[in-house]
Amino acid sequence: MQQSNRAGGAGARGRVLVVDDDPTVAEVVAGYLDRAGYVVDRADDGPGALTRAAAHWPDLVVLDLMLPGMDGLEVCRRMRGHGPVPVIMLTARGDEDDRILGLEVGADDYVTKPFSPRELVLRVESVLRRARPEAGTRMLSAAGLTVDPAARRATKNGTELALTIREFDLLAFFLRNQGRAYGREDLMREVWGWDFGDLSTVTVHVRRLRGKVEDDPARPRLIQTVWGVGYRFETDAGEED
Amino acid sequence: MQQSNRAGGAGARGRVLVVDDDPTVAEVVAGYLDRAGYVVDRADDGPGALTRAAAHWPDLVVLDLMLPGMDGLEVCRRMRGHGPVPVIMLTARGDEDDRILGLEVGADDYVTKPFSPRELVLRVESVLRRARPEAGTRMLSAAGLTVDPAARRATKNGTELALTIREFDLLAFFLRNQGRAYGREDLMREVWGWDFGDLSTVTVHVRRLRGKVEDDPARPRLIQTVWGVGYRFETDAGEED
DNA sequence: CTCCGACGTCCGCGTTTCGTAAGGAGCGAA
DNA sequence: TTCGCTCCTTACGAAACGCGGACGTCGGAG
Repeated sequence: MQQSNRAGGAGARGRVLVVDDDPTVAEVVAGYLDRAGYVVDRADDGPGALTRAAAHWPDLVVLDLMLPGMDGLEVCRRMRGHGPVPVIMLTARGDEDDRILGLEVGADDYVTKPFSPRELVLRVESVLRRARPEAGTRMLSAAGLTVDPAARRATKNGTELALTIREFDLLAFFLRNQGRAYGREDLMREVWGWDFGDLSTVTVHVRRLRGKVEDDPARPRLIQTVWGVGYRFETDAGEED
Repeated sequence: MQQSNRAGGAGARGRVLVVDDDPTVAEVVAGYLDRAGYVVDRADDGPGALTRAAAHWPDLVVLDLMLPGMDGLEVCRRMRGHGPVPVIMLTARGDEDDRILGLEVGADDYVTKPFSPRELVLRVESVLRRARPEAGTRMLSAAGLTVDPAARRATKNGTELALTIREFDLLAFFLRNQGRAYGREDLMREVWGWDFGDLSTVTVHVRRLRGKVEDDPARPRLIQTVWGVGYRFETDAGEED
């Protein structure tokens, strides 16, 4: 890797490819993004952009619409042909058509010239936040599992899990309260919101959840049974066979 | 209530902090801005500016680059340390370097001396307008969809969509809040503005919107159903069949 | 006035999910 | 080992849910 990585606490926030033929603009933008904690790559024309992208696939592209040789739209199109990548377009002020065209081609946002670098950085962060569910909202994660309460999605090693409501809530509760053992009554109260009911309901749902979450549902590692007590979500403390 | 607040019907259009060591300039600028309907705060040096800003955080700062004691750039930098605020720089004529420097620090615009107060006011309005894009007048897009809230137009892959009012608002809301799951009650509140009502209304409108927006309405990819919860607009980045 | 689009409501239908029951397996103690 | 209790697994009926189609109303355009 190259330079930067400011101590801002964010670490490497992502790789951004800046494509602009105006050295001044490129310099300013790159400087800003660098100071904001991004690893910045630069290109001054279409082919160059594609080459850089091939070498180091960026997390986001800041793309000037007016480019010598290859149109910015064309660059965007080709980039998209290689893989999904967020794009922010730099367009001339007041050129509504260009903006719409850019968005239709697949740009995720646009900034009109002249622009303030501050605004650009804000948009970069906004787009990245939107494109990467891993960051941003208060997400729960442990042992390859991720649970996004806002989006109501859960993944296991990157692949999405098809959980029902109860399963989702149950998993979310476990992730929020790791390492502690909970009786069936507790779970029934916390997850179901009931003060009484058939406790076997909990048992069955735990089993169903295990079937979707555990690598080997027959020998659960995440949702462990605490004999005579209930269950406990353990973030893979130690391996035992 | 404090001073000014012109009766122009617009009320307080925003608070502007004018920082200039030349009393004449400051007086003229402040006068014009006040007459334009802004609440104007003044400071004649860097520390003073920071103090005023701390007392009443401005919506915009008009900042002289040449300041006794603390450099205008430094003031801008420190201001930015406290929070994001648009800045218009006053620079000496023809000083290209200063302009670049100003932009690097994060100025949103610059005006070269000598300037006409009228122009400054115009720029203030322009920057403020630009700095508040979240107010709903910004273009939205995702997955080949384009929504222009200002023009009330929406396109899909370049072709215009014939959306009704409700459908448009619904789509706009989804585009503004991608990746999150919303219950029918939430949508009813956010899009319809109702606190109660038949939730099937939401269901039906989602279906109608799907019919116009989805490639295969029977198998929606954009507006996904979150079973038992509601709906979620997903950009669907990276998923292939 | 009539026609037409938009909107809200309602009603079946197919599907998914839930809760419960019942039998079998596992665990610990005597 | 055997016994007693707990947990697992499976199955199934019922309820909940979402979907599509259709209807009646309202208001604006012709």
